[in-house]
Amino acid sequence: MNFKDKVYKICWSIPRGKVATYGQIAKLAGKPKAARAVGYFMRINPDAPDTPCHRVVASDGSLTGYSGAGGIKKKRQMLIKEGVKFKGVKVALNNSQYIQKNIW
DNA sequence: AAAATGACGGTGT
DNA sequence: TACACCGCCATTT
Repeated sequence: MNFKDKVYKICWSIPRGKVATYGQIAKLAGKPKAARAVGYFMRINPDAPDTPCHRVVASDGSLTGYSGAGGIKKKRQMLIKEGVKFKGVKVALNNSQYIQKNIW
C-alpha cells in the first residue's frame, strides 16, 4: 500500500456530514508533514462524486482548491448539503471535523 | 539526478 | 480576514 492509496482510502472513509484536514490525512497515512502532497493527490484524482475529496479542508477550516466544476463555491455547497456546519467562510471544525482513529 | 510544482501548515504582519 | 514567508512532501518534468 503506497502513500497515495492510503490517502485515497482515508478520503473514502470520511463519513457524510464530516470533514478532515489535509494534515490530518497526511498523518493518518503515515507522513505527518505531507499535507502538501495530500493536496496534490486530491488535485489529480477523478474529482467530485468519485472520491469525496470535497470533505477535505485546510487546517483552519477554510476551503482551498477543488478542481471540479464550480470550484470552491460548489464545494462549500456540497458540504453544506451533506450537513457540514459552516462558520462564516470556513468549516466549523469544532463540530464537523472527522475524528478518526487508526484504521489499519 | 536536480529542479519545479501545488487543493498544505504554521507564524508573523 | 488577507497576504507574505518558509519548511515540508510525493510526483513530474
